[in-house]
Amino acid sequence: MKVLRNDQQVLEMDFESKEGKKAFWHTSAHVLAQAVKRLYPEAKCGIGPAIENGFYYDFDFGFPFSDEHLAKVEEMMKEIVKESLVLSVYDMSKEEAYEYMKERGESYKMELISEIPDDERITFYKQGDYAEFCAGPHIGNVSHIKAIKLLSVAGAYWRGSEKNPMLTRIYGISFPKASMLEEYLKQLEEAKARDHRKLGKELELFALMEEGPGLPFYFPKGLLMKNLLIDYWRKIHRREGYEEISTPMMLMRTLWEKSGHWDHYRENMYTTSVDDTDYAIKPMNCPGGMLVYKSKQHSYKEFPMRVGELGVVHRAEKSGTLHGLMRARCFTQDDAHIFMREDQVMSEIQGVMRLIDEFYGRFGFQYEIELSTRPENSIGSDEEWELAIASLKAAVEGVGKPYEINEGDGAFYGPKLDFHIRDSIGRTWQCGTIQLDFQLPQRFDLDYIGQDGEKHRPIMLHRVVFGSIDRFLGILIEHYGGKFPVWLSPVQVKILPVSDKYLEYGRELAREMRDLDVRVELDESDEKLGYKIRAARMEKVPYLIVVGEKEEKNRSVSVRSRDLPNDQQDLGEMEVEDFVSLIHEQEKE
RNA sequence: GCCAAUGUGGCUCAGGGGUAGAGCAAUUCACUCGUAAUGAAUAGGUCGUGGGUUCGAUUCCCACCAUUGGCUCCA
Repeated sequence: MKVLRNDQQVLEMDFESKEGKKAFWHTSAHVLAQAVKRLYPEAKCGIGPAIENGFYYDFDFGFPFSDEHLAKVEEMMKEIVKESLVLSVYDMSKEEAYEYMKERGESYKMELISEIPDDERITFYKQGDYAEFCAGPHIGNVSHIKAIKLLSVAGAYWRGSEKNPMLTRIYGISFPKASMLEEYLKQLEEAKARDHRKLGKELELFALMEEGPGLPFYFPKGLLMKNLLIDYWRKIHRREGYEEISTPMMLMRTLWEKSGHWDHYRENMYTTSVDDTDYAIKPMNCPGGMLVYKSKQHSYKEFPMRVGELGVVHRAEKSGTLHGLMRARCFTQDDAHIFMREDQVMSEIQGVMRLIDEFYGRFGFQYEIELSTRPENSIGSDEEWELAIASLKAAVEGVGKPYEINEGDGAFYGPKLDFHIRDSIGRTWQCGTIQLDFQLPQRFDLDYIGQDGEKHRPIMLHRVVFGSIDRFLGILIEHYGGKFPVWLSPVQVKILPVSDKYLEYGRELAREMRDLDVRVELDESDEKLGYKIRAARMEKVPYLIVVGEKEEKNRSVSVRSRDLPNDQQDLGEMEVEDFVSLIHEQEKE
């Protein structure tokens, strides 16, 4: 496949290469615009780049754009591709380019051109009757685009700002082979099948109700899983020298004013009033943690002081942002604040990094680190910010992990290290974070008595490992596709009697295994074995045990495993004791 | 919050200006069963909510609520 560049050079590129894909999808976006302009000449074009998977193009149609319109546009694109149009590249002056767009009424393009330096030449890529200014590169001929699918229509603000008009964004994907499109669509289907909202319902883990948008209800199995994550969290944190506290769900407005949250996040806080006093339901745990710290005098000998809180927080997120457990209005943070001296900062940050590494490793997650620096709307002095950023940098570099800098993405009170996990289908999620905070200790006038007998200001950091336990559970559901490892499975074993003649033996087994801390369920339904197996498999239970005449007589179990190919799942008969130790062994993994 | 789409029994979905349909699940009965669905019967719905148009609305129109896909936002 030939690829055309600004400098007229033609390169040979493969679709499988990153650059090749980008050129291919970028050209597809141009074809999309060409199709739109053929069908709706009055439509105005915004921008249309290649993205990670496919491409999009923003348009101002001036009318509601529906799925029927989308289908027509897709058809037109296919026709354009059949015309085998060759792409050419040329340039013109800024004025000429501006005039060209003005003639065509492309006001958004005019705005973009007007921002380019006056003396710069502007490159245009043209295929057939359609030309647009673009930095390229593009594929040499539209006929390479053998398969096209327009995926969705969405609103998107012009240039990403809420203050600008909203354009209609069309998302699409294209490939050089029809089979590749089929494969891609199949992948999308598979991703849909592991959607945590779908599995949450099917596996009876949690639900969201109309009566509480964004406020999850946990069912027994879902809460069991959440508690298993918490048990694990507590075990590791205890080992790492963390103590745990709990602070009130709701505190007075004056506290939030003091912490700065009232100023910065009032519109996202739930508030109420009691006896003429304003209260806010906590959107964060920190201010409560500050009060706990202040409740007594501290000595440097207590440092580093690691104080955890599994705090339930509520944030009034905008309605359009809600997404199952991933973005909810109520969630549990695995928060902790570490108070320390300056000389302990480095080792404490690295300690949290090790902790995060251990946690994510347990779930088989790869992760990436980002360092977020000072945002626009922030508090504190330049010196404090610089010191804080330098400390985080030194700590990451000290452990030798690669990281990227995310300019201006810090919290309003301090910079942070963010940990993005990559799940089994390649998506990334921000979970863990380590945030240095020079603000709150000052605002709350925290102090400790140093070795010199004088009062000093402690350094504090906030950190979470899971982030939101609820969101982390959502990610786990999708990562495992509902097939949880034995230690996390709400039901580890399902007992299936061959007929109800063996129900009593099944009950005995269930009791025996429960006493040995195995999470077991018994299928008491009056169905055939095949049916029971099918039902249990749909519940994604890791082990099924079948009991009938033979097992009852031998006081044994016949085991079937979820995690092997279909024809190898029957593991045969074994002693109950051996089976239980198999489960316990796998719980450690 | 913004743009678009969707909302019908517990679940998945069909239908459509004239008394609401299927499959699965549930319940009951029969079968007592050996590794991915035994058969039969029964019950279950103000068609998201509120207005409007109409002789008549679940269906058409409007508003609201919720959900979905995005955008903005995410301490």
